[in-house]
Amino acid sequence: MVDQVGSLGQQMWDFVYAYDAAYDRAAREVGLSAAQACLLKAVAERPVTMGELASRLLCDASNVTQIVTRLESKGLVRRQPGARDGRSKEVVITPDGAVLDERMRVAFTFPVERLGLLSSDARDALGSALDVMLGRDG
Amino acid sequence: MVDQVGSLGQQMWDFVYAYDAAYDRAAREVGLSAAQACLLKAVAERPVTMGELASRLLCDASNVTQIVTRLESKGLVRRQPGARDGRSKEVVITPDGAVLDERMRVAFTFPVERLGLLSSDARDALGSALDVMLGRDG
DNA sequence: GACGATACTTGATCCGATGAAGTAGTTGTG
DNA sequence: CACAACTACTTCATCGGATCAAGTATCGTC
Repeated sequence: MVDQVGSLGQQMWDFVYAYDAAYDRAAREVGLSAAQACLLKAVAERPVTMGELASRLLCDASNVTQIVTRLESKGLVRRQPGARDGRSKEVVITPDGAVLDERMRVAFTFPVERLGLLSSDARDALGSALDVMLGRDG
Repeated sequence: MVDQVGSLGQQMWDFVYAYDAAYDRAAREVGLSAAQACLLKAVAERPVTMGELASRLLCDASNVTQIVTRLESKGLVRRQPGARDGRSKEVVITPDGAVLDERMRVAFTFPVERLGLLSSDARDALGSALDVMLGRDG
């Protein structure tokens, strides 16, 4: 069983490595860094405040300031004053930003490609395993 | 089935996100960056030339030069002239480096922890799925 | 209205990624 | 053997991302 975990650990490493590399490549294809693509993805769902972005992206607020500034200068997002709190700012995706986010989703073929290699049963099993490993089985 | 893939895609994203964050945390715990820990891990198995490192880490040779220089200044690796090719240099781990690499492996508890949540059958299924997705079922 | 807390920005510094240019050693060809 | 083309690595410059300390503006509360 130790060996089972050891070998699985290596497979996980390899898979994550490939996943990350593919994400990076996809982002560069559409002219973004991985961090920028990631932030754009977060903003694409709905307007998000700077602080929310910092906690969701697990990074410092000043880091978010930088990335948003770069995306804003590319016209992909804009800042607007916080709805209820004058201190906070919401980051809103622009039409151009939405287009790029969509292009990014299309460019990032890795998950669909790889999941497509699995049988329906294997996908079920993978989904269950991920649920458990993400602590979502309660 | 499209929904199955979509939801699985989100789970994969979340899992990779958690994995990367955990790796980064573990590296910082032992005083390294993720890139440095990654290179140290590669060198821990056996001496590796700069060029080999560049291709294994999917990055530029000049990038490897930088990272090796930093690890060397910490006394974790050293460069030695290439065995058969006077142009190449092999990067060798030092005893201190080996200790730190081992501490890193211990600190990076994420895979073992999460795999430990799975039943033996679920681990088997996960291993098979990863094999297929990594193209290793031929 | 003054105080402490919160949300964000600014500036400085480090690290990693990338590209162009340079150096030294190797290989292939005549 | 001589020379050119190539390879392995380094250096330099620049950019983007991460982090920390300090600063500004607003909020909530007493």
